[in-house]
Amino acid sequence: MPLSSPQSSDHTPEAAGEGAVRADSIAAVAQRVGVSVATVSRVLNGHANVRDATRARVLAEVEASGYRINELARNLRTAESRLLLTMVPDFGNPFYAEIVRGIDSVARQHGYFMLLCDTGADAGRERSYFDLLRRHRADGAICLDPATVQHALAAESTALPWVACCEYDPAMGVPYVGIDNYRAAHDAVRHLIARGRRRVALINSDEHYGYAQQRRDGWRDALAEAGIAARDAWRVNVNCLDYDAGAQAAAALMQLPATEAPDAIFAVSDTLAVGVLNGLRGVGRRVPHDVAVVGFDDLALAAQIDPPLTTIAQPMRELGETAARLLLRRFAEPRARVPGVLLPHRLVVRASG
Amino acid sequence: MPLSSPQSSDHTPEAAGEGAVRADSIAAVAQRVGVSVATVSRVLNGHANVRDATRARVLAEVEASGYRINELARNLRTAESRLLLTMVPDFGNPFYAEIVRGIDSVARQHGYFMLLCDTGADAGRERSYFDLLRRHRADGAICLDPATVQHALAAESTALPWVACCEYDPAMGVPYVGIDNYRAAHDAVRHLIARGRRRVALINSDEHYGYAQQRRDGWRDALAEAGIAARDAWRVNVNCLDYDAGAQAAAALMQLPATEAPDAIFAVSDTLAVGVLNGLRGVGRRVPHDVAVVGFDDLALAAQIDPPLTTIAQPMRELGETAARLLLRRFAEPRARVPGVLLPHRLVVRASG
DNA sequence: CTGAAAGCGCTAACAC
DNA sequence: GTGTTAGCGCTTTCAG
Repeated sequence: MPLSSPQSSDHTPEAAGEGAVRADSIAAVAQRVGVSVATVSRVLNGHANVRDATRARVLAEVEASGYRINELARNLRTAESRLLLTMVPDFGNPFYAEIVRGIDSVARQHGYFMLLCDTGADAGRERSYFDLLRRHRADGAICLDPATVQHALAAESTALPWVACCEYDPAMGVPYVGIDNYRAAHDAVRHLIARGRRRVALINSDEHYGYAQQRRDGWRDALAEAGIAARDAWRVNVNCLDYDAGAQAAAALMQLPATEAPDAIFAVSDTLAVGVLNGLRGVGRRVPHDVAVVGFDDLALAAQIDPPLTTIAQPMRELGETAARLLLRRFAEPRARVPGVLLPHRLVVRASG
Repeated sequence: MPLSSPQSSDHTPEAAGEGAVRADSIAAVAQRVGVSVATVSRVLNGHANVRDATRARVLAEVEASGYRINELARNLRTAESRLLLTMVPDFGNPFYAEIVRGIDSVARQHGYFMLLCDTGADAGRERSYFDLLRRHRADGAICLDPATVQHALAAESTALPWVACCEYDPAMGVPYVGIDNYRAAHDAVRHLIARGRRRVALINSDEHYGYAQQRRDGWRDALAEAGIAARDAWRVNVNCLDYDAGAQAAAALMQLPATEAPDAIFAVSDTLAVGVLNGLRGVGRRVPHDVAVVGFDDLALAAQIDPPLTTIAQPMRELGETAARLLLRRFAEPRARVPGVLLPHRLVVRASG
């Protein structure tokens, strides 16, 4: 028995020497078929001006040899990488994961792949990722990072092809897609008030995020419209959306004297809200009896926990898809007017509030 | 006022024409500095054999002009894409998300970026993604897909640089990292038995996954060792790890006649287990009083829900990191003996079981 | 319909 | 130390 023959005795070139021999080129294929590289290229790219018989011969050889085009060469030649850069603050968060899926699906539909980069919402890392555009490693970018870090990008390169998703600032002049965060927060708080709650706390994220500012305003105004002054003690900002942050914030809120302690908590993310439920449980408060809880996003998880979470649904998938389409459109018409797109949100009422 | 001057009056070439003018090349930089392209290239790549003064002049010009290397060209020349392909069945699952993070962090540390592809565990999509290696779009791949689909890859290309993560088959001859699923499941079930449970159900995923088979065996043997025959009625396979699947499976299990109905459920994923808790709640069973629940993975979520989930912890981050390192090592020494790495798991006991 | 040839922008011999 | 030059493998005029 020979030294090594892990493969079957199949004798096509593909099976024979994969990985061992130097990858063959379009030139080699052309030579074997007896045509020029131009013809092979035309066949490979589906150009019409090739005689059927010729095309068939080329295709047969490609099939037989298992030849695969070298996209490194194609990319240099065509000056495009066919990669879309997606910058997210934290793709561990299911919210972003779902958006990323939306992006990925339309990207792929259009022949692009996705370069996913987790920036940790850090401006430095964001900058260095963004540089991938200038280095021609990606044809365009979708940024989900905080508005404050987007401003830095906008300042230095409003001309590079990128779009903002979820986080945006219309004044930046960059195409964006998101929701009306002010209204959404307003709806959530008004709902709590309608249910008789008066002392509505807000667990908000870092206000580097534009959405955090908008939701804070929506919360404040909804309270004001009910004749309630939003107290500072009711507002806590966390710098991370994970469960523990929510749990701790809720526990802290419950330290307030009985007359001021919130009878409702609006958390700007379902992950936070899940933590809130846990934190409240920890200090012996019942939900919704003692305090109502409303989250944001409507993650799949929201319906599973006890009690099921009242929340503001965002069309996550569509947000991602729209962002990708916006970017693709920007490729097609670089100087078209850049639209800002706002997608609808929806209050989903469940047992928690 | 001129037609358009969105930028400040800063007059560096960068600010002046970004996106409008043709990107400048190494040749242009060389010409401006008055050296050859080779020298610029050497400086850019940190080669030692350049006089300090020359290096400084080049660097100054690069800085001033905002020149960025064209990696498309570099990649063609060096015949590497510096991209790592990561194929996951579902990155919406927090389990995979965390692993992907591990991969990403070591990849980046080594100058690689990550091409993330969600295969949906579909063999066809997997194949087409895998083809990215042959097209030189990625230098290597990490596969988290089911063992059955990995077999297809292994058959056609054991020589291509890829590694298996979480899912693996030592017989494939492909480097892998994972945990000992048999032991882990065995530990989980033994724990339930030690707590007095006798009728332990298993909610397992699709047995295309090697881990599903291994965990099923661990479950079966642990029961057998306690003198309990694993009944078919106690075992349900789901083809998706989301919450609802767990909820439905649990509800179905509880339809069994009282004498056979499980007094414990071992679910092979925390997401499933969260659903199980919800499903049990739906049919009025209390956890752990009526039925104990053990999950798998130890997602952050496991500690947050009510009751907190007993589960088998996997070192998710390390799994990803190790996979990436394995792949990187394979680049360095293509013909080195390929190790299979098993990382430790751990039973985390909480209130659910 | 097909072929010849000119690069895309970079790296790496190889000279000097 | 530095420059010259030959490609990497492909797409795309431009001829015919």
